[in-house]
Amino acid sequence: MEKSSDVLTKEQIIAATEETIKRYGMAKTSVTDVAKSLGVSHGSIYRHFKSKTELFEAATEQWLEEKIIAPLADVCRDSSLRGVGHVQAYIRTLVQLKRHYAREDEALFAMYAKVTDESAELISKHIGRIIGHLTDIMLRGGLKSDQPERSAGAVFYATARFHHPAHAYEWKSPAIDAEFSDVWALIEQGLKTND
Amino acid sequence: MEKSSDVLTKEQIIAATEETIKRYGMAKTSVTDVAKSLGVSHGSIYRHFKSKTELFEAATEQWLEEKIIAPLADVCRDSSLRGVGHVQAYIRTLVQLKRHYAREDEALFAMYAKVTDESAELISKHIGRIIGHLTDIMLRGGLKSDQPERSAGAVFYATARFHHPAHAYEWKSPAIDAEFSDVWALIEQGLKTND
DNA sequence: CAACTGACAAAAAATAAAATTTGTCAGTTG
DNA sequence: CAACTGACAAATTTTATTTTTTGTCAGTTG
Repeated sequence: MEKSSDVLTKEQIIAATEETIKRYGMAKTSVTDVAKSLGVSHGSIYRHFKSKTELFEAATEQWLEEKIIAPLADVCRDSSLRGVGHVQAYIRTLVQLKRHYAREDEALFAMYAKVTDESAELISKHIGRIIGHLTDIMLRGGLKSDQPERSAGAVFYATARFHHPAHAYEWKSPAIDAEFSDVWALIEQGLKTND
Repeated sequence: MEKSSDVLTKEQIIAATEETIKRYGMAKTSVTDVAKSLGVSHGSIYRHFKSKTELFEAATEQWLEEKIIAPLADVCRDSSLRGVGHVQAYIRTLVQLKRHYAREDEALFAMYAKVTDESAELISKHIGRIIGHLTDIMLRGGLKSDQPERSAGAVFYATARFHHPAHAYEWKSPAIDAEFSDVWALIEQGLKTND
């Protein structure tokens, strides 16, 4: 990737970072490599990002926003869905998205797994957004009006095995779909009872 | 630890392995170190265990049996408990045991985490025993008579965040107890509905 | 003068060399 | 002769050495 304009932007740098990670993998990508792919000196990158960590966190935040949060926000907004079915559609989408990227975009999924594992702040912000969506869905669906945020968290954590990257290798099991359905059946009953 | 009798047994070797891991940590423990602590040549250990992997797996199996399965079997057998409350007592015990050893016996907990992470067979056998217990409790409590084993699995996997070693660092959070209670409330409703 | 370069020291990573560990087995010992 | 030893090759790990990378900044450039 060559310099396309004469002002270097954060967006360009992040795009080059993703490309470089896809080419060399997470472990082998250096700031120097990213600079090389942009045709600039690595010092330039440090005018835009304080550190390598900050650069990788910015790339991960963008990736999460675009690949995970945006499609989830669509499901959240979907007015054809209501109540428990809406929650189910949301969680199923979350689970499918994670599985999709774990398989189809290993390099950037590895970036997301590593960066979130090392940044409590980033992961907690991300989880906060998802629990926010779920809370919203529950309120609009008239579910669990007493403590909707805690119920939202409970649904999220009860399905952790199906969306937390630490469990990604388990997603290859042929039993995983049945196991999710069984867990979902349990949760669904729990959600239905208290509405 | 010196040789206590003149016939070397698997049990002695496993005990020495645990001691050595506690002393040097998982990463720094070699078969040679274990042999040294027994006052034998490392070749002797290979008459009892085909490989270092097999030795560590045997030590882990014993640890799981003694520290996790045995106390869980007690809860399973406890005739003062029935139905959903029995399931809850079982899962709470499982969660507490894992947390206890993660904190109080880091070295052997690390052994368990590493060995199970690397042996699909060992972990699947262990999970099988727990799901067996839960199935038993459910049948005796008259819960979910249609597919008790699948419900048992659902309860186990829905609480994975609270007992799977990949989540051990999250157990330090002060919110963890509240989060477990919220997940449990959801599960409990699910279990109660279908009995 | 804002945006970038390139030279630099400190930190980290890769490579090379040395030492240890793993696993085997012929031979010793009680 | 069953149980163990100790010497050995191959594999792995550790340590030492070299190279690269990170992060800074004074200086250049358009």
